[in-house]
Amino acid sequence: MNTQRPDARQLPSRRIADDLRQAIETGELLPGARLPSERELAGQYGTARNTAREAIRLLTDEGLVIPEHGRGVFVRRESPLIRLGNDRYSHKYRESGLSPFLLECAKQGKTGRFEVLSIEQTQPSAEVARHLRLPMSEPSVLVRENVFYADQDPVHRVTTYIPWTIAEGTGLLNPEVGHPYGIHGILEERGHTMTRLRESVSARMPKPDETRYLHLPPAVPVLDVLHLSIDQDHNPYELTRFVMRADLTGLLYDTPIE
Amino acid sequence: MNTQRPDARQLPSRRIADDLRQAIETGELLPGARLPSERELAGQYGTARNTAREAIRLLTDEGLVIPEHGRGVFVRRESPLIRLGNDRYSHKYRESGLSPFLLECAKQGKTGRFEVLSIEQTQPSAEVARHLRLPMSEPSVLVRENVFYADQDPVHRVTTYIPWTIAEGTGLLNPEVGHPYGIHGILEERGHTMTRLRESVSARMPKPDETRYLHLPPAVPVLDVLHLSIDQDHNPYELTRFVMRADLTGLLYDTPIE
DNA sequence: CTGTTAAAGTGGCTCAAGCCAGTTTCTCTC
DNA sequence: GAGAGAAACTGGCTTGAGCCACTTTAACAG
Repeated sequence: MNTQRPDARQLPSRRIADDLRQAIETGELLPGARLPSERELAGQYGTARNTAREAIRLLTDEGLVIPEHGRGVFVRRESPLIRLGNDRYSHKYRESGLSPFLLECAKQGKTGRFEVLSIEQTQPSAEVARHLRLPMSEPSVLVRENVFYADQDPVHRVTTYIPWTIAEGTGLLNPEVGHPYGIHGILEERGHTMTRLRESVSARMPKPDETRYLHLPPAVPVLDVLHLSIDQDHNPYELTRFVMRADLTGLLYDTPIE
Repeated sequence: MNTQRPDARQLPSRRIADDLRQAIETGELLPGARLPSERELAGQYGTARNTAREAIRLLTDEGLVIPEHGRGVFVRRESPLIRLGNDRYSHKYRESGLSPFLLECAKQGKTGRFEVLSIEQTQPSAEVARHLRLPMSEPSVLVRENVFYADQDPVHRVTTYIPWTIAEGTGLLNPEVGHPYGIHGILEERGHTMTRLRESVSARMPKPDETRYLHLPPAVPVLDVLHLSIDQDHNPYELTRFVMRADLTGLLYDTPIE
């Protein structure tokens, strides 16, 4: 009758969850629609309220549904992803004056902006030092922390590490970079032109502080991207970590085969 | 006293969860260690067992901890990621005879292998047809479905779509491809050499059937990668969807700036 | 008509109890 | 000593009850 555990279907909470999931997948419950209340479900299925609640928790953990305190439980609506492409560092955007992030936001009908959270000079972690190949003699870096918004939603938390030997005396300590081509414009003037990028991509559940920073609803993972800029001499000179909420943003890579 | 909701700290379940989380983060509870049982926690904190249970659920949803029926709740151990690089299609691996996936597995001390789930000729979805730019006249594709394992764990579910006009008469309907360079070796003989790839990357919680396929523990997201192969004439000729469990695998992109 | 207030509805969290289903350990039997 | 079985643990799930915080609605007072 059932291919897996024969009783899984018969558990009251699973049964309620399965019924609701099916209603959502068939379109009987459209995105944004309100589910029956916990008390209603309990009544309909003849279970305790806690059991109906457990069913809703299952759907919440799957990301199908989102409860709102005092209002009800609603079918989650999926919004199109803002895709950050590897061409975001390409020179072709320099004419337009718009960053790829802002372009993508505009394409989705959203307003993009970003805020500088902090700028400081500090000792890097071992991981950062390793990626930037920092000598032990002067392992100091400039760290800039930004948050990117799409409309009101914070979607990326971005931390950039630049060796202090490169950042020193460039004005990168100021929130306003003051260069038409941004940070990478300044780094170019310092003799580092990006010729390659190396990015490692992971996905995971957010840590509690990331849930706060990014105002994350339940069951939304984050993309964790470690970006490394390589210059014309094949040396890494800039490291950035992107933590991106995965229900609103994604990545796009368009590259030649070598 | 508290920067966020002033009562969050005082909720018994949060308090237990916070204490346990701290014990994990400080190393007091090492990876693999067993947490106190639900009944013990309830006793220690003077709460109902359900409340201790709720605390453990919070940690489970964060991916910090994994309950095992009848045995206990254990601090999750993180294993190093098997990173699938964009160079996996590079010619440089043809000499070795080993695929990049197997190489990466070996690097982590694991044994990689894959199984063919199904091969069929069918009508593609609108999305697949759009990516492959299939004309409406003959929108038929070959679909191959594979599962990749690292040791005993299924880590990738891979679905490949090839226009039937290209796949016809190539032996790609057989599980055994019979070409030293695999599927892409055959496609090259048919006149399609990969010169670019375009991959869009998303992360999300798994659907129930993916949880089964990939034997996913709770709170593990999946990476959802849509790969498109572009040939020497700038035409797409092969589409592959990777669904990868994100706690064991990741992605790596090393590309020039154009 | 307008603004305030109360009521009714919602999810959030907890309690105390019970039964079930796995796993481990110990004990008894042969 | 080896094997079978019971006991004692573990988490999984449910019950039915209660109180709280938040939101919407309806009634009321001005």
